[in-house]
Amino acid sequence: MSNNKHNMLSEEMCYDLADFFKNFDDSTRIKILYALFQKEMCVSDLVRELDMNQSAISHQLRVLRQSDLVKFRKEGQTAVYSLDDDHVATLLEMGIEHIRHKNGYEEDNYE
Amino acid sequence: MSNNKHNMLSEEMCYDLADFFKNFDDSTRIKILYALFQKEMCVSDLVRELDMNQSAISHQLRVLRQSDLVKFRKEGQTAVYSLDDDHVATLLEMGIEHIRHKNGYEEDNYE
DNA sequence: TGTTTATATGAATAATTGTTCATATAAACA
DNA sequence: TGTTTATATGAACAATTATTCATATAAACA
Repeated sequence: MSNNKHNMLSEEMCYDLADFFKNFDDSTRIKILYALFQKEMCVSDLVRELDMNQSAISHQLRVLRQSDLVKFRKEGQTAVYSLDDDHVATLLEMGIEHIRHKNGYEEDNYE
Repeated sequence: MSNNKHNMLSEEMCYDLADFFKNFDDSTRIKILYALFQKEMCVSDLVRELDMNQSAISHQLRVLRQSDLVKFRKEGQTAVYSLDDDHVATLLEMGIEHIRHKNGYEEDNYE
């Protein structure tokens, strides 16, 4: 099933992986994911928490939805969003650990 | 030490995290990282393995170097690159797992 | 029904970025 | 010293994308 001479990932998998990680390459999406890791929230909660334009939040939520990183349910007019992937927290933690290590911190509070 | 009202990551950490994950948001860099996970390689090895322009490879290696994801040593004229972060393989694996789950695969060969 | 509220989304714009081309550096070697 | 080989890098261009503005949808409610 290999489409490469050596031990390489398929072209398609490489693109899919890059698309997956694109979800984490923007600080607004990082903030949204971290906020939803604390607890589920509706759009206007996130607008308040991140102090950002409602449209910007909705656009980014759509990106995260399309990658199945967040899910939502409708409650009347409000849309309640929550994380839809167990790995999100672990991924963020590994990123934080890398940055701490890179910057030479032993321990620090990033909140 | 918090610069936010709630339990949020600092502005700086969010930007640093986004910058860290940018390393994984491009299929060329994914290929380079995966190749270096197999074994250390020099630039021309990667050029051959990925079948790409030498300049493109060098540019991407610089990006990865600046984020401390790869390191290199000089051996004469050649530069031998290798991974410089233990988490790279785990991160890629989590991405692959997410994609498998999303696409409904139970098990598959992506090489 | 008409109004308000919550959310979604298309279009436009500005900013970022991956690749290529051309060239620079510097080691190896004739 | 002059040439070849390996790698690095600046400039330019094309493509992608985050945000804003304007507007659409649709639920709640007077």
